[in-house]
Amino acid sequence: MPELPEVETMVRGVRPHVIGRVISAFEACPNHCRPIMMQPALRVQARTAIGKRIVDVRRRAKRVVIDIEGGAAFVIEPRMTGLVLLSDPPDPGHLRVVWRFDDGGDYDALWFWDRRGLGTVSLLEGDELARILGNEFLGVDALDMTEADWIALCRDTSREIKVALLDQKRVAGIGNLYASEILHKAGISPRRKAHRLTRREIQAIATCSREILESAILHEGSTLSDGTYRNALNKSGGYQNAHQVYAREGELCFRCAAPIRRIVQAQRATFYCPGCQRGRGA
DNA sequence: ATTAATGTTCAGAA
DNA sequence: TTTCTGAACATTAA
Repeated sequence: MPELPEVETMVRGVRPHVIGRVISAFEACPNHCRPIMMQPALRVQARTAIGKRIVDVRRRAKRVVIDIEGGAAFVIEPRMTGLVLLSDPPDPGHLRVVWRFDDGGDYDALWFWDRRGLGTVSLLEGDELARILGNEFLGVDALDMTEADWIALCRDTSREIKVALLDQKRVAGIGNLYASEILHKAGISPRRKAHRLTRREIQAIATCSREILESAILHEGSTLSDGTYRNALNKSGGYQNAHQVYAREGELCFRCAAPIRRIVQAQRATFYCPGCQRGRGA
């Protein structure tokens, strides 16, 4: 599930408790769950991290990056159902990876939990680390986008704006849920072609993107009805209560009272209000 | 039994 | 070259 606000919440929850800690052990599949998708060499490579100190925990797009002494870093991609936890997993059967700490801090381990098992963990360094986190695969972070970046994004593609917002090379961090919410707040139909948007409409997307994502971070992300997403201490987020369109098909728009519609774009559900989101498909 | 799910990536076709 | 479609990864809940 995690998109930018959920991953940012994971990082903020974990950061103060693991920075400075020494990794005393690293185990993949500690509960004999199905193997996590990871580089085959990770188990071996991870031995090089034992005894090293964690120097930073940060977010790059929808990934959690754990920097360790010497320049290497664990890169965690939660994908659909991955969680980064300090304690209290939703269940013990889906714990995939554990970093143990033996230095007497407030938590004695960091866990990667993943119900569906689509998430990945890798240990990278040097050019490879820079490449995976660099602009070859990931564009400018959604919270760092300038107006010029947004204009370039829209000008350079004929795709529908909702689909363009999901292209991590064009803007990094926005996922399926927040794309729908951003376009609703901006009052723009998800079916509009990106390169046909006016300057004013692009400015609206820029402003609303920042407002939605920052508000979602303040509410510690969205926990949908399946309850999967939790913060580092297994607590639900709160932003789902602020959703205007996502998963509200048939319910009435809070802004104009028209019924919310669900369509499919690029094989993914899009929710929007035909009453107050202007353009093709409205 | 069928469908859909917050993500990513690849192959192949248009 | 860009865009689109379908499938794949693996699991669960409605």
